Amino acid sequence: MEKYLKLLSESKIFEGVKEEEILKMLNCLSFKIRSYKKGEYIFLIGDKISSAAIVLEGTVHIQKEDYWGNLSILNEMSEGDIFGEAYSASLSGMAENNAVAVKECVILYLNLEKILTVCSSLCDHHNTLIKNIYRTISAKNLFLTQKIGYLSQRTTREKLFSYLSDQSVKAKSATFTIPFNRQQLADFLAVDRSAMCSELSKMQKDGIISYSKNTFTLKEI
Amino acid sequence: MEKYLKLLSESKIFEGVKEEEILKMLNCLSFKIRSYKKGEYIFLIGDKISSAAIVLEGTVHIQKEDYWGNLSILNEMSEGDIFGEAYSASLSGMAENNAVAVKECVILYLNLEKILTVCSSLCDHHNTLIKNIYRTISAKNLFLTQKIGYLSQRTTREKLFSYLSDQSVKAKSATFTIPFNRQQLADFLAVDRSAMCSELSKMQKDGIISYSKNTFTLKEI
DNA sequence: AAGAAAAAGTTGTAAAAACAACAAGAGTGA
DNA sequence: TCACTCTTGTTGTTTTTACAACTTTTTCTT
Repeated sequence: MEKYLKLLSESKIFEGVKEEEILKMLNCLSFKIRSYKKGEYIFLIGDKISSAAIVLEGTVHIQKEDYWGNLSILNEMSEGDIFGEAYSASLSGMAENNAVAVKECVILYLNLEKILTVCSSLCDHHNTLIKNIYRTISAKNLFLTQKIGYLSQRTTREKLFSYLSDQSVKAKSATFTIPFNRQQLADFLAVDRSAMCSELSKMQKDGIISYSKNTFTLKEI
Repeated sequence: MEKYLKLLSESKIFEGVKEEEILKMLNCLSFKIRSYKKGEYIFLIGDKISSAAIVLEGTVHIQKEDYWGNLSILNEMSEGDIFGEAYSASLSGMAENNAVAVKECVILYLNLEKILTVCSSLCDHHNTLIKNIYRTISAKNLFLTQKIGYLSQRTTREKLFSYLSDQSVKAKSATFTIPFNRQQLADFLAVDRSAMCSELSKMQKDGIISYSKNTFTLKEI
């Protein structure tokens, strides 16, 4: 427990709340902490979800496999991100995607409905928590909308370019590192890996970008 | 003002709050109501967004045009939906997409930060409001994730089929009506309209679906 | 350090999409 | 009702992608 308190205090959810306060708050909320091994499923499509999951450590992919086995990574959650919160608030309450630990993960489960019911000013920092959760979910919204922007591009080159441009802007540098390997990037952009690789080569040949491994540089045109 | 109170009481945001309470609450919050004509821009990329917008009447498209003029409808907001809330909570606070009224619209602006700061139990229904907002944003999240599921499909047929399947499930019927015309559906699914039309024809020929105008029926296989 | 395994890159081909240009139909207003 | 506009559907061509099969490079393991 103690070893996770530091993690919690560093997470976006508990930003601005001191460790001793977090402990008090957790006691007034339903919570559970569990760790997962690399590759392990956190939940599966159809699972009943009653609480939100917060990534304390590691990385989680929200993904879906279609009938023919094509994998789509719908979203990547990393430290401080909330996932599954939408299912717990939905009518059916059932997961519509799989959540998989892509590396060793530590997940905190919280009953958000309980959090949102402000408990007679029992904890001073309840408000902070609500604001933090709101910001996190909003940020996720923004991310999803951005991703839709990439996927809405017609060609692989346009998809790559819009994604890489955004990463460059986010890094405030023409050179930046992305958190995906080639297969993951292809899944994220919903294109074929080998086709994407060859498109990357072409873009490099055309002098639009240069790259090595996961580090890319956008060129002036 | 009075004419909007009924709208507000019917909105998802104020669900469970009586009209007289809403009036009280609005007084303790910053708010603004404005209407827009069909085709009018509600905000543009780069605009500074300080409050969340709630659709009281009409429909809004969140969209983006790329360098070459391709339009992408990233999201459709209808009555009760919140939009722009992510920008107001983000660092830059600037809109990253355009918001356009696709029909006559009435928009309520609320300062969400103010809402989330629970005001010394001044209004009893503040909690209800917070929960409603959370549910709305979560639902939006779910919608965005679903859309990413459609866009992640490789072929136009798969995109159409995954979208139509979901609509069928949502309508709890093999026959259902979609809220898009062909051009809007094509923009939504990020495909070429004419190519999509011909794919729809093929799917009908293949006996997978049948349709007339915006009403579709999924066939047993 | 060697061998195995995983990831990345390459190429050719068949399939699919974008694009363009046009035809047909539905809806609207004078 | 006629002309005009908007929407939908059709077809052929060009471009792009998926797919498959393979090579090269990198990373991991013992």
